[in-house]
Parts: sequence; structure tokens; C-alpha cells
Amino acid sequence: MAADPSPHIDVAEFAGQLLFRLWRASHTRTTAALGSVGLTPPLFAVLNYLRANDAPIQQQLGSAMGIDPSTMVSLVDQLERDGLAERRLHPRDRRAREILLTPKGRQVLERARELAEEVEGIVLQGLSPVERRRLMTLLRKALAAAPPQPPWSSDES
Amino acid sequence: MAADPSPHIDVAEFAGQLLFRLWRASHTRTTAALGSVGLTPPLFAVLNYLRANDAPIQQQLGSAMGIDPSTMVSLVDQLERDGLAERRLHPRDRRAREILLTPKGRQVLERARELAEEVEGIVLQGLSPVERRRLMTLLRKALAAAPPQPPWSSDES
DNA sequence: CGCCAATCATTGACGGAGCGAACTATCTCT
DNA sequence: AGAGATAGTTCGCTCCGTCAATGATTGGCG
Repeated sequence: MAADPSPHIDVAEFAGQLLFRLWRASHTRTTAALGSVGLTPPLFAVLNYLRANDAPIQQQLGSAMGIDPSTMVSLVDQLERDGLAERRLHPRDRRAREILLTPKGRQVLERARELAEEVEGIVLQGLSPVERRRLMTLLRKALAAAPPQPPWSSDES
Repeated sequence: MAADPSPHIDVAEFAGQLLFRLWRASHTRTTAALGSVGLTPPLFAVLNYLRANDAPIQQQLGSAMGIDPSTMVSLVDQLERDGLAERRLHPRDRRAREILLTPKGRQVLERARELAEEVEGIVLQGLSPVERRRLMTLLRKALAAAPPQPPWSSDES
């Protein structure tokens, strides 16, 4: 914490770089941890969304989390194949499929969430509980005010 | 900040997800902005490293930023092709190549840094200057304490 | 003085992931 | 009933990163 203790830890100067590095640190470990319950970060993100929002259709799922519809197909396929979620015909719109968490999906998700929390604890071990909360708050605030995104797809976690 | 104001802004609960989303917001715009000077985020990151560290060899470059050596080859290739950097034989170790910024590389980089700052201003527009600094500080602190990474490669920005 | 393991850079093959376009079925609106 | 929009799906393309193998070079150790 003095002048420049370690020569080759270049101080990343831009927020994007810092965000990326810390995300990557988190992502690597999260991927490993989730693997033990058969999940990947994107699947985990989808399950979390399903946990909070009841029976969304795929399109909602996708646009809410910035995932391309065609990518969402394979994600839901995987969840269905593993018995963690299932498609159900929408009662009023036969084009749409509601996505539902299965009991097994709920169980696996809860376990996965514990694992994710552990990982988070490790990744943020340099911060006190107060600082962690501050960080989350700042991230959320920035995100809420950030101009909206063109549709994307991808990782999460 | 009350109960649940907007239904489909799911509050991402995990730090990893927040980091990812904000990074993605930054990354998309950074990519677009850097494109106007012929750069990509990884190239930009490498140039920044060269700006701060004089004449590193490729292996230093790679390991310092967590980029796979084989990936680094093509990155340096691009920089060399565009005349932004060049390889030079290491005076003492003929296996190694020192990477050097060219004058043109310096110019382009400075311009790119201005662009990156603009993007940062947009992405973090929801935060006051004080909050931005706080965010950066927290990110740096977390990163410094985070357990080291297995070698990776990839984006940055 | 000469091998031997380790290291740097580079290449090529492989696999995975995301994206855009095209297609079917269905809805909505008039 | 017809026109245009929308949900989901499929397919192919392309880009990127990873891994193992290779060639040149170094440094250590008999």
C-alpha cells in the first residue's frame, strides 16, 4: 500500500479494465464451483432469474438479461435436459413457452447459490463487509443509470 | 430503492453478475469507440501496458495481464502490422523479443485513452466524481487481495 | 566442455460460443 | 380474411481462445 510495492502489478487505470479483471477472477472460480453441481454461469444466471420471476416466457428471459433469443434456446434446452426447468405452453399465446423451475431445479439452484456465495467471499476477501456492500451499491447504481444496451448474449455470473 | 419498484429490473444479487453487466456495458461502448482509431480492447490494454512498462518481453506482457502466450503472438502481430509497436531482439537473451511502442503507437494510444475516458464518463454517469473514485478504489483493493489467477487470455478494456 | 532440463516464441489443429438470417406457427389489427 | 408483427427454433458462419507440438536458445551441472 505504499509507493509501488510490486513492480509488475500495473495499476489498471480504466474502470473497464478493473471491472474485467475482477469479473474474470470471479468468473473463473464461479465456473469451477458451479461445475460441481452441473451448472455453468449462464445457466446459473437463468435459474436465478427464474427464481425471482415466475414463469417468464423465453423472450422475457432473454431480453431481461441481454441474451440473444437463439442463444436462449440452447440454454433452456440444457436446463430441460437436466430436469432443472421445463417449458410449458403459454395458456393464452400458443407461440410462447413459459419456463418453469422444477423442484429439482430449485434444489440445485439453492446449492449453487451457496457455492456462489462462497466464491464471492473469496474473491472479495480484500474488502470488509461494509466495503462489500458499498461496492455492490455503487455497481448497482452505475448500472441503473448506464445507458441501455444493444441486445447481446453471453456469460453472466 | 423501496420494495420492488420495477418488476423486470431483476436485482442482480451476486457481485459476479453485477461486475459482468457493468463490464459489458463498458466493453460494448469501448469497442465501438476504439474502433475509430483501429484498436480493439485487448490491443488497447497491451498498449497501455507498454506505456507504463518499458520494453517488456512478450512473456512478461502475457503473464502480467493474464493473456496466453499464443494469444499474445497474434496481438503483437497486429500491433506490428499497424506500426504501433515492434519486436526487437533482446540484447542478452536471443530467445526473447522486447516489445516497444513506436511514436505512432504512442500517438494512437493517447487518442485512444481520451476516447476511453469519454466512454467511462458515459458508463459511470450515474455516479458522482467522488463515487467513481470510491468505486475504482474498491475494485483495486479487491483485486489486489484476490487470489492469483490461473493463466487466461482474453479481452480487457 | 558438453549434455539436459527449462524457457521463449511460434505454429497449427481443435472446440466452443455467439450472431444473423431464414423458416414455421401464431397472434393482432383492421 | 389478409397483412404485418412476434415467439421460438434451426442452421451455418465466423471469431477466439486453448492445447500440444516444435525450434531456437539459455543456464546449470557434472
